[in-house]
Amino acid sequence: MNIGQASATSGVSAKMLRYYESIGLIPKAVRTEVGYRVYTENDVQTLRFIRRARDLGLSIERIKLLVGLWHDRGRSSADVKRVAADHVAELEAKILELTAMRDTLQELADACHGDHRPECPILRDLAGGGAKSRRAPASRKAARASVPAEHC
Amino acid sequence: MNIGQASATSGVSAKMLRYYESIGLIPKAVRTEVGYRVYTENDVQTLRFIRRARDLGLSIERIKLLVGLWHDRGRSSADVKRVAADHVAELEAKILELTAMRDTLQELADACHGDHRPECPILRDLAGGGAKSRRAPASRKAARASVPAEHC
DNA sequence: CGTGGTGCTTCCCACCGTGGGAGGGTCAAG
DNA sequence: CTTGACCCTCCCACGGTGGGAAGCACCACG
Repeated sequence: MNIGQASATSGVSAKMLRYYESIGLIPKAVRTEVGYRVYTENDVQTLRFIRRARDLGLSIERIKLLVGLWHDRGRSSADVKRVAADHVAELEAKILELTAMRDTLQELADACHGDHRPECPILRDLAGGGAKSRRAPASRKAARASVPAEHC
Repeated sequence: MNIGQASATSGVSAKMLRYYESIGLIPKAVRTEVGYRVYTENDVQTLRFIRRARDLGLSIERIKLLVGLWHDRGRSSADVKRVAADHVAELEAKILELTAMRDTLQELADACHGDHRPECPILRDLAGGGAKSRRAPASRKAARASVPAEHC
């Protein structure tokens, strides 16, 4: 199977196939005499595994671990579960971060008239005036004394 | 004020200050005779604006828009609100995506014994066996015939 | 047998922000 | 004058992915 076939049947682009090989996520493919990469049905299985793992947002590094465990008959499921749990924790953290951003921005947008007038709570907050309702970034220098009011 | 001072009081790293200047997010700073960048209190205000916008996850491109609107006394708040709403929509989409990933992975992890034995639903699913409970990626080639079982 | 189109190769560039660091000039305090 | 803290520019890295150019390989059709 050439790289095009492998790509089409695995859902991993040829570009990514070469990239994964270059970073050692998959072993170097066997080559034909003229240098074409050759893949087996088995390789495609691994690629599909990788593809699904990527779809779940796992980093290449963690996928490396999982592929290793997958190929290791003596693995313990605890090891696999740990990798998954780590990723869940990371996703969770990211979700919380984005949610805080969204909530803050949504509140500001809700407070904005959205009409032809220039007055806008969103800009006021970003300019430092709305120190009361900001909570997203948690830690930030509280010192926000007097705004020179050159803008706004 | 030198770049170090501006950085310290605005919360934007010196590195980023130079970068923002290079991409045109902020105007080119005035220089001393020996080439040091010089900032005013007013520049720092803008930098804090940018910093807070970044904390809310806004892209540089959108921040450019907002800074422009901020400096424009004739703006309409509707324009500002639109930029904010666009970003909220983007955040929302990302949150949904990550949440779907997390939920799927969490379910798989919950089904995993996490003991010394090799049998593991997480790997089974990634290998293509668990076609029943996958829902995250929505569109994927359903054709997942027989797994050669070379692994697992 | 030629030729065109498709496929494969490698290599470089781009994205988006951010950090690190090398190599060199400046400034102020001791 | 020396030393340490700054500042300058320029390059590289990250994570993954896509785009594209230049140059062979292969296949099918005429």
